[in-house]
Amino acid sequence: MKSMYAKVIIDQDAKALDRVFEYKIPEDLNVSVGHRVYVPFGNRVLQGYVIEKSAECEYAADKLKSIISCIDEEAVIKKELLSLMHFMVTKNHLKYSSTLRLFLPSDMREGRVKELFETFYLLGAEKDVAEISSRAKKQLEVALYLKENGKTSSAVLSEKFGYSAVKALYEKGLILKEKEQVLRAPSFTKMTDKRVSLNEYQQHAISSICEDKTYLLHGVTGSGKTEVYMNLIERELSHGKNAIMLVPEISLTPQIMANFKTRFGDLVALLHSGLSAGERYDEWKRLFSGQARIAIGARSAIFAPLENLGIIIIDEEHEQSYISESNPRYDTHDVAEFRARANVCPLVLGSATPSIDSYQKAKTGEYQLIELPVRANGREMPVVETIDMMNELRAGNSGIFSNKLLAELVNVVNNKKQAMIFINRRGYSSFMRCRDCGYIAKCTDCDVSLVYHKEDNRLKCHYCGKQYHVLSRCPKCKSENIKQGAVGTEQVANKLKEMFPDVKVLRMDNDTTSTKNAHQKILEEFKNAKPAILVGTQMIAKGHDFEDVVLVGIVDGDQTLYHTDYRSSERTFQLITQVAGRAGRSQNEGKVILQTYSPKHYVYKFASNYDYKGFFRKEINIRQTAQFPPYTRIIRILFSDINENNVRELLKICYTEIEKLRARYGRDIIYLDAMKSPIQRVQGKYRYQIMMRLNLPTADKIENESFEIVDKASKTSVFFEINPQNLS
DNA sequence: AGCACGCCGACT
DNA sequence: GTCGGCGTGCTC
Repeated sequence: MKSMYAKVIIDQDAKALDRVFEYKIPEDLNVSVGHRVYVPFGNRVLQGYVIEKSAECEYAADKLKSIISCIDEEAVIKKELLSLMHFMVTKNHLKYSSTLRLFLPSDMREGRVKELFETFYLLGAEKDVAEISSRAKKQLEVALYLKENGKTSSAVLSEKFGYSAVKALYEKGLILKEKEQVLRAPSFTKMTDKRVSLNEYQQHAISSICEDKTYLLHGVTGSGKTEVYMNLIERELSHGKNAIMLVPEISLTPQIMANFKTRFGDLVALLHSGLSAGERYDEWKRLFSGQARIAIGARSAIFAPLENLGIIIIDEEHEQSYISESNPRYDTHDVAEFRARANVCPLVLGSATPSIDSYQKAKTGEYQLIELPVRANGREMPVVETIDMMNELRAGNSGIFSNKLLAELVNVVNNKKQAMIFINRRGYSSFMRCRDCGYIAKCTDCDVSLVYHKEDNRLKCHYCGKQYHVLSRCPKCKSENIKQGAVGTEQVANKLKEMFPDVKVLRMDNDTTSTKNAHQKILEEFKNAKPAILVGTQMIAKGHDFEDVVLVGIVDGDQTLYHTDYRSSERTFQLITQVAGRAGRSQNEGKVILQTYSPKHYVYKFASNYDYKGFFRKEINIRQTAQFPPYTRIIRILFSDINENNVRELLKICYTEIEKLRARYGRDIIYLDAMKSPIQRVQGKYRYQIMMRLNLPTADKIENESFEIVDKASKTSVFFEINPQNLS
């Protein structure tokens, strides 16, 4: 018999080991592609994944060792996911091993699988009930209970009747014991499934979404996208297919999960960060075995071990959290696209404020655009009133709140209603603004705001690294009242408590929600207090429906706007639209007060009119003239090492090589430079980077060539980021 | 990652 | 003489 060989990826996180190693397959071992195996490696035994089997081997046959054994009965990585691995590794320049890990729950690695067994009791033959002694009242109760409810876990029985009664029954042989593996599926309170009738737009969306392509579902806030998703999933299930639905972590509220659980019951597996490792493993297993057929979860749920997918849905597709920024860096859109095509099924991207990228693809025909232009409940969007904070300043109000917002707050309090105050305080990088004329310090080359760096008291551009002196005088109006400004949630909440001592003022941000159920508790508390004011960051922007919220205040709308990023306008628009959508959810009229120092900025004009299309047209023009994505591609190559000289050396070598590409590609390389990373040291590692901006037609080629250069030069791993979200 | 091999300094 | 420092290279 001819011997078989296996190509194996070793499960070790080192660049030097991240390649294929070949092994002989022992004749008596039933190994298939996707199996996890133990292999001899050097003088130890390591875990690996079989990614290919063949009759030939490339390495010297006499030097090959044999696979020791399989770790699991079955091949745990299905063929489709293996091809996805290849796709991701080449597209995003990732390591095989870390990519494979995305496909398995962490509990499964290193033999850490701990399955949970529980003891169950069930009734023996019927006649036995009669044999219970008439004195044993408790035992009879147990028997009757079992007759009524069938098999019951030991824990439940003991709780109800006491363990001794149960034990006595068992010892008399009147009931039977059974050990069964239980899956720790997170429990949910069932709700009544209210099926609502669909409007014509929703119906049209459902019937249109049926082909093997990508659909962009653009529906205004409250247009009933979730109902569309549920119907689509239901339809695919009835065709015997499975489904994946992704939602941003932040909107994985118990409500949404309960909604799906209620409609689809145990066919749903939920994957989110709130699960323990054990629960996660169990949900994974239910999907793997086919017990569950719908995977719902945050980003990583896109790797759900489901075959035969009938639909993939990404809700709130514009959310940043779909782009992984650590370890294996990838964009969920790409992964979803790959899986949808591999399964020949539709991919639905849903949003009220689609990313500029996606909408552009819809415009050019790459995606099919489907619109839900009206709210499902027929209500209008709340009115947005823009307040010019410069005017407030001139009128002598230098506080956080405009007079208008204060007046509205008083109104809310008097009427015993609720208000939300939104503050955008992402990151600590702050920009410089003239308090007198509103001037913002920007990079002369890149048209993004400069970031103030305290360490060296300089202003820096995060795109080109250019440095500027800190301004002491506004270049536009010569005022000396120019400083970097940022208001925090804590500050605002304290101010409000001071002003409204009798009103419940709650704060929700990263600091107040660090403990496990804090999030839920704050929302619960808010829900039950009237009047009440909730102050918060992004967290309060989505998903929550509070009937009595009649006022939304956006305290400093500019903070994202000048967030030193070519996408900052886009983000600001998205955020304002979402926050505004929190007001006036029910019978109550809603109102939104938007405070800004730059009221003439186009973002506010379009956002306050809920004019997505107008905003898109303006924004896409700017991207084109300023040569930013989607018209170009930005690549950031990040080098980091404990030893600063090593990184600098490596950076220099790579940079000189990459620079040579200019000779061949000329102006297709719009921008190229090497610099210190804006945040120079993270966890003791020095960070340096190469930034490049490329014209699209040759971007793939240049990217690959750069990757090869870097790969050859470096023995430690280097991160490649495409159109990075944040440049710290 | 881990482990062996190997070529230079100060030590029972 | 030899113990041990960690640079370099290899693992199918």
